[in-house]
Amino acid sequence: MPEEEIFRQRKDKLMRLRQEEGYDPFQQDHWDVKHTLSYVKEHYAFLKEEEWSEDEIQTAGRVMVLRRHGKTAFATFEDENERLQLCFQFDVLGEKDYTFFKKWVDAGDFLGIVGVPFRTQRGELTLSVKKFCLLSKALRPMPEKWHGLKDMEVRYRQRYADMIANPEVRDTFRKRTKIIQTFRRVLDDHGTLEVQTPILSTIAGGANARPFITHHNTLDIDMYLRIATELHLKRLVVGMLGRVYEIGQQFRNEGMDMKHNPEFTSLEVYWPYANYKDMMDLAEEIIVACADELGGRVINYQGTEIDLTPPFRRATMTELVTEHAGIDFSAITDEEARRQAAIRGLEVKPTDTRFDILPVFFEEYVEEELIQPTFVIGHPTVISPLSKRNRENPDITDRFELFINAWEFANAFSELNDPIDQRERFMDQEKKKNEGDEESHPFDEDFVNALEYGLPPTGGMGIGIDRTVMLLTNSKSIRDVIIFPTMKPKDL
RNA sequence: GGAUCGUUAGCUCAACUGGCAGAGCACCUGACUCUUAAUCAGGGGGUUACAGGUUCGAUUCCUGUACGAUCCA
Repeated sequence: MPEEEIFRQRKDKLMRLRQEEGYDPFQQDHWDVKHTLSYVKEHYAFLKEEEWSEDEIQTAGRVMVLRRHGKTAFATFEDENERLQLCFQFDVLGEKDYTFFKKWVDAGDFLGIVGVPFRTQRGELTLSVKKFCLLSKALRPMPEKWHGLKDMEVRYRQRYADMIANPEVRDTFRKRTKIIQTFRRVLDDHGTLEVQTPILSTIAGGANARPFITHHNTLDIDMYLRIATELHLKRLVVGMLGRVYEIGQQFRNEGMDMKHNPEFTSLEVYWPYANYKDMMDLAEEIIVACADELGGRVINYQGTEIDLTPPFRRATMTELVTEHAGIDFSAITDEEARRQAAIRGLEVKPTDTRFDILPVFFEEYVEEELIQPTFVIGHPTVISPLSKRNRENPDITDRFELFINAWEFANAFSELNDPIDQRERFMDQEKKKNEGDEESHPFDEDFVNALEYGLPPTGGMGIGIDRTVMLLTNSKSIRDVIIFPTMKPKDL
């Protein structure tokens, strides 16, 4: 049947319901839900076959499946958390109500229910319906009851249908919220203030990425959606707000795949008087808290066992490249580094130093090996424009990236607070921009100005929330943990 | 951006080598007072993603487009 026809049939039925019964399901506006279905499942589990309770339960939910047998009918009934069977009987409801039910209630409809718990001959806990109220009608058919909704495109585009058909999807998003709540709890316990900085701004800084551009009509200027919260949050530390964090969406105008959505969610946190090592402890604390919340530190992600028990391994980028690529960058000249890269077919410019090439080797040979949690430290200064230099070796920075399952989970450093150095690094980035690097960091004069007022020594960190949720909910694609993922419009 | 695969009824899927486009669920009508993928009887439902091409004939073969999935950059 073409969808339009089935839809028209349901609309006709609605009209007849209004005319013949004088009842409009869309005018119902309140129902006292005194008990959830979970409550009933929990409190009446003791009932034996054919045993009846005397209690009256008042609840509400959606009819998922109807099984009618003349003067008795069973419904699979579902609320947000649980499924329970309903039993409608002629003898219990009386002729008028039973006929109304039989004639007008369809799968997909919302019902308010007053009923008595009992267990059927076949052993299923059931509510015998004494009264019901048709609270709302479904005009479109429910997705197939047995196979459900599998088409990924429909599931992402019409998440509501996905959630009706696949209740476990609701679990994933509840876990997502639980993870974010856990992030907040740990940060709040450490006296960190949650703040909101602009999503819309005139400079998109704090990371190396292409921004989305939009336009402000009144001011007649182009504006950008933020790619990070870093520079705003550090301004707040200059302003002596103390420990601050922000959890929110970032926007990067880049490719989309299993791990990247143009809009994603991250945490950024900044602590004055702290360094990147303090951020390591915090990262471990947050991740372990989330794992504990969701049921354990040893997890299985798509068949790979990952142990999130701290402390996580700590290793320098140089060590890891030696380990996995067999080349020791601590004892190598720029020329030799370029030669080694060329041998392996890695793309390098003649001006690249060993510090430019080390991260290329890291990406090529090491990243994919970092399955168990690993803090990578010792990033070259040239790829860390906002990070403080290491005191002993100014060519590297006091920074770490945390890798789990070969994904970059967190990025943190002792923040660069030397305004003179910061200005020079921005100028370096400008130079890269002029050489055609579209992801180079824009020069943010006001940020340098803020640093000139004095930023205390500060530890800062960003953690990818979507990836954390993917890992802890065993989700294969970022689209499974973003409730309405970005989709290309389908021209109709 | 490249490669591969996919798109058939509302949903899940068939249709051999190019020969009348099918099933289950859902929907409509009827029967049925303990079913649970209820059952039984009957009925309606299709521009085979879109646009071209080859052919007597295209869901099937070819080209392009759109959207998606997977892998790679």
